[in-house]
Amino acid sequence: MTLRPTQACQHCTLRQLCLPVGLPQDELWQLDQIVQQRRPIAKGAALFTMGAPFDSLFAVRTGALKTVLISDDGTEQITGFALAGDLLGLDAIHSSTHPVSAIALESTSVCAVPYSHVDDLAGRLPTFRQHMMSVMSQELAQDENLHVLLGQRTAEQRLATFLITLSERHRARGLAANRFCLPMSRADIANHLGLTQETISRLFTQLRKQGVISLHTRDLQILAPDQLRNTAGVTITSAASSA
Amino acid sequence: MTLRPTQACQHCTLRQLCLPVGLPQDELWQLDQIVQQRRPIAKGAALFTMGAPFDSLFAVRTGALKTVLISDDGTEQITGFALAGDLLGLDAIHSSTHPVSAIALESTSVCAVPYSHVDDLAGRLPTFRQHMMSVMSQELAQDENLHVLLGQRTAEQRLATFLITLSERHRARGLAANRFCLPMSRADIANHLGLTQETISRLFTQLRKQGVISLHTRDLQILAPDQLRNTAGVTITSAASSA
DNA sequence: CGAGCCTTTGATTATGGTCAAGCGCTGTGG
DNA sequence: CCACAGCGCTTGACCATAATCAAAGGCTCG
Repeated sequence: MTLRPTQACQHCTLRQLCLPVGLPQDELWQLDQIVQQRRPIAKGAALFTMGAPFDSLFAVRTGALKTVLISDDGTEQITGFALAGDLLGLDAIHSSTHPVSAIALESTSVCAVPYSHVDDLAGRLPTFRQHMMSVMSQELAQDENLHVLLGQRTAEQRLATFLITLSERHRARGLAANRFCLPMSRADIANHLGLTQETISRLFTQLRKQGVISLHTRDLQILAPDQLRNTAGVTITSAASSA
Repeated sequence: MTLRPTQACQHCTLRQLCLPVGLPQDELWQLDQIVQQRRPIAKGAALFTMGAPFDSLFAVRTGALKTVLISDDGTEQITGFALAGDLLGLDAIHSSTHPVSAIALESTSVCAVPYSHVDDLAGRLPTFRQHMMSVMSQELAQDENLHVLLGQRTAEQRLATFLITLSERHRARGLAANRFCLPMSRADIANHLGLTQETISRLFTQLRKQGVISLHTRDLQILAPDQLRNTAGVTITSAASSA
């Protein structure tokens, strides 16, 4: 729990994406007061573990994580991938305990925001309160889209949709939408989409052969975005899902 | 949008389950001020429709609804079933538009809670604000469990888990946990679980033959709860999921 | 440079989907 | 009150998608 000197949200490149969204200047500094930066998490290490007591929300500053739910029969489910600007821990408020583990996919740094302070701010700053409600609401709507993906779509459609979603999330961060690095393994993608590693590998090969993507190890290029959208089958309503 | 005389949350049999949970007496009457009761929704009719503007949350008073997301290729996904005491509309806060339709499965009555008032109360009453955050957080955690169900479990496990979840929700309402009526069709169950009507029908037959349940039309009895839990494979962490 | 993990590819299988037909409630109108 | 229409449910036969099992190639990192 080593703390580093707090770095101002005001100067953060993620302020258009992260908690500060829409906050007026005079409220922003109040957020700055409560945000703590932590030392980086190594690849494979946990930011928090399933079952651990909840006391802070986390905002990803750099890097990427997966959130994993392990059932008592040992099966794992990756419930999502968090990229820079994403918020982690909202699912833990209810039970005061993290229902998932958050594992770094690469060296990752986060800001910690003690939840008691979040609640306090939510009471005092209407804009901030509304933003928190909005963020949680958005996640609920995204989960509904994920439900559609797992319930109604073929393996091919799931993977294509996943890639488009990732692409949109990069776009929302001002990064290249058609060329980026996959921070997660094929097995991780498979698990998240309710498929197997082998199926994902075969589908990648297929998309490569069709000239839709180029993929070397984890360096992805979307060569034919329209065709990818086409194989996804149906457009996703909200652009940048945290799936 | 015919309004009826407001009926007090204080005297509602659902106050231990619904929005009033944990509210001190002096805050409860403030909630009463903003809750409106509506005229019943007929079976098959919509409480709200996907794409419609959001302005109120709804609490189910009696009856049951399904929430349905329709993709632009026409495929439908039932994202959940709402029973008495459940809250609807939290997923609409972000976009100010309902991402799903809510369709009554039987004649259903609801309370409407204008969201502007909810936000106002959340600013003034810490207990209420914390409760709202907790409810949304709980739904996020439940969605993660649903993700596991759709991503990792067999058809048999999904149905068994679904029945157990329904049973627990009845128990939480003080109703019989081992005998109740299914308000939804086989096709609805199938759709929600990412399966087909035929598979659900076959599984029900199988469970009947095994003596685990008795099911006549929609009248369900769980004869062997332990065996049902066993076929579900893994215990669900949080008891009463709104799945 | 080598160990181990990640990825790819192939062969085979199984789970659940699709297509099809028939039964049985339920509710309505004669 | 009964007949019938229509929908919901069940069951069967067959099929397809993706899982499983297996093996080999290719990064990455110590």
